[in-house]
Amino acid sequence: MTRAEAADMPDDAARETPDRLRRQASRQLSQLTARSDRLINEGLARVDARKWHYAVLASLQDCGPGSQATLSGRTGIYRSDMVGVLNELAERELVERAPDPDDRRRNVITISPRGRRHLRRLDKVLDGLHDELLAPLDPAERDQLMRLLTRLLDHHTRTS
Amino acid sequence: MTRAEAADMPDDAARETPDRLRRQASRQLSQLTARSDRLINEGLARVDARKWHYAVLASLQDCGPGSQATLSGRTGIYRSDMVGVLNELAERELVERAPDPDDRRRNVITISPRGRRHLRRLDKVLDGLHDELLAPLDPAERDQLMRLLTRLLDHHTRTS
DNA sequence: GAATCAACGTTTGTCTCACTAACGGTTTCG
DNA sequence: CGAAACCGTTAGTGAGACAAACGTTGATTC
Repeated sequence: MTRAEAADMPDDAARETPDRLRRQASRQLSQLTARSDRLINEGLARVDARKWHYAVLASLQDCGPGSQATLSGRTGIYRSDMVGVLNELAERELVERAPDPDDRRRNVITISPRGRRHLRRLDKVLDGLHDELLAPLDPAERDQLMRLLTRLLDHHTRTS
Repeated sequence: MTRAEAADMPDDAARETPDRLRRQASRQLSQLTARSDRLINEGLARVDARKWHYAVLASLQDCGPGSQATLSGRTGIYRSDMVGVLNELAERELVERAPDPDDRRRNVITISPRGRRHLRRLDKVLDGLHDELLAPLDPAERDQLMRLLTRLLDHHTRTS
């Protein structure tokens, strides 16, 4: 499109995001995830937490104690980054990090009673935040969305 | 869950991502977007491009030339980051950046013939990549997904 | 039983993305 | 004319995803 052709375009068309971009699945995903991440991060920050905290605590509660490598596998956090997350959780006394007597390479991470209380709180906070995130969708649609996302994610983790 | 309770858990349960995490919409979104971004970035890198290049070129092609601020609005790229993107595009001679005679604060960005050719190529590449991204879904499901994502995104951009 | 190899936790560093703050130059408005 | 708003640009922040390498420790193999 030349300058001259563009001249008789309505001002709106010149300022809005073109359809070509709005039709890209990858773009919609990125943008929505950016919003979602911000919403979740801000919500969790209000209770002095971050989303990795929740992932680790939930994994400990549901699957029991484990080494840092195990937790890394369960949560998807890289083992390089797990160090910092566990430092934060240990500072707040939500988990305990103790050397494994059976394998001195490992640490055994255990959730503390305080960690369990915190997890219950985070569960409530996250429920509220997800309700905000998915506000425009009714329950059936939320389910549908989760199904589609999960299928895509599973496909790409198997095919990794 | 105490250490003792966890002891009689099957090894699988101790290693897999717990349901509690897999049910989080925000988490599925993040993870899928990470995969998607990597897929797209790698695919575009093979033709010496990045996704912002596509966004800018497509916006120029579909809505005509504009200032950097206009492009920023159309593409969602921050004006701080737009500078670098336009430098890369100008280096490759895909766009032209000229001072606006009517308003000396502005630059007018125009797509070049070469940019138009490049855009056509990127369109094909991106079509292929999206096909890979959405491989497990049939056309109706892809449509359904886009509809849901768009509704959520629209809601959160209006309510911003 | 010594040598090799793998796993673990840790440190360091890279790259991208979204976003803020501040600057000098320019236009617009009161 | 002066203040406010806008433009492009620079610099920097914080998070997320990831790679490389190191010392320690365990398992395997000759």
